[in-house]
Amino acid sequence: MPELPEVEIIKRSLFRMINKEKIIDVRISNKKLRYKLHSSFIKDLIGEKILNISRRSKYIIFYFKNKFLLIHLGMTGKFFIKRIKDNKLTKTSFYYNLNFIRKHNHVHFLLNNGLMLIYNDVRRFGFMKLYKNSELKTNSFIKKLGVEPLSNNLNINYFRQFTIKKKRNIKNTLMDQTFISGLGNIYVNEILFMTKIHPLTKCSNLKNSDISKLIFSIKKILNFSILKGGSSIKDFENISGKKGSFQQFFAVYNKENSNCSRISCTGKIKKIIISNRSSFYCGKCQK
DNA sequence: TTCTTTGTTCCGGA
DNA sequence: GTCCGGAACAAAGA
Repeated sequence: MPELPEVEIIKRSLFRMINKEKIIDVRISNKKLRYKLHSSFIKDLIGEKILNISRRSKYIIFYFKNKFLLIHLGMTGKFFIKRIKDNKLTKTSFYYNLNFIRKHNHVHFLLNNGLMLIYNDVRRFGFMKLYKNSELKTNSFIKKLGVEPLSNNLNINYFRQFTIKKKRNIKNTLMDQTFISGLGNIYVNEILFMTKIHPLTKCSNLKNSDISKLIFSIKKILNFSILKGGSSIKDFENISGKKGSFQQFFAVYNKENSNCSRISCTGKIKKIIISNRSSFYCGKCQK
């Protein structure tokens, strides 16, 4: 499940390997992703040069001269890059190499540096959509996103303002993409453990010191995970097929009945369901 | 067969 | 009207 750190790792690899390359050909094995690929998807991309690649929340954006490609990996979306073995960058060699491809590869991009970018998605909850550049600021997906958690826009004033009158619990609030964009279930569980805040705590009951701790933990945990190459639970791999290692550092996620990892605490990790999502917390030190 | 997973949307209750 | 949480949905594998 790619969350923000995983998407950041993928974006950095893509930038390093294919930024400034031109798309020579596109082949679609299955156009039915979360949204069906537009019938002109191939035609619209052939000949376009990738001018930049960026990340916003859990979206990856490819920029072209007059358009941009918005990508969300959903639950199981991932990218692979394969080097085309022979040096003939013809459509024939492109298709020939497709024979090596594994199940659930849906979209293939042949680039003029001899690399093939492959989008693979088992569950097909991810999507790709092309838009004109004039839509960059008005795009319906981008427009509703809250602040980037690693930016200075996430600060005490913003946090306090958004939560001060909220009766909803802090777990759901942190998962709300219109508040902070890019926090998913795994990281929110870890963030709440680090701050010793119970997931069902009402936002309006948070003290200023709690808010400071939350902001600190959000940045700390995301940055640390990026440093470790993201978390590989289920089947996350970066585009070279390498696994991240942040999952080794999970304190609570999927740790039901484990002892609390705080040396001074004798509590056990509990599991409850909040809004249909598994939540893990220490029954003793998260009040 | 049923359960699990995430992000989003829809709906009903407060 | 607004806020909030629960249910449903997408697809595939265990």
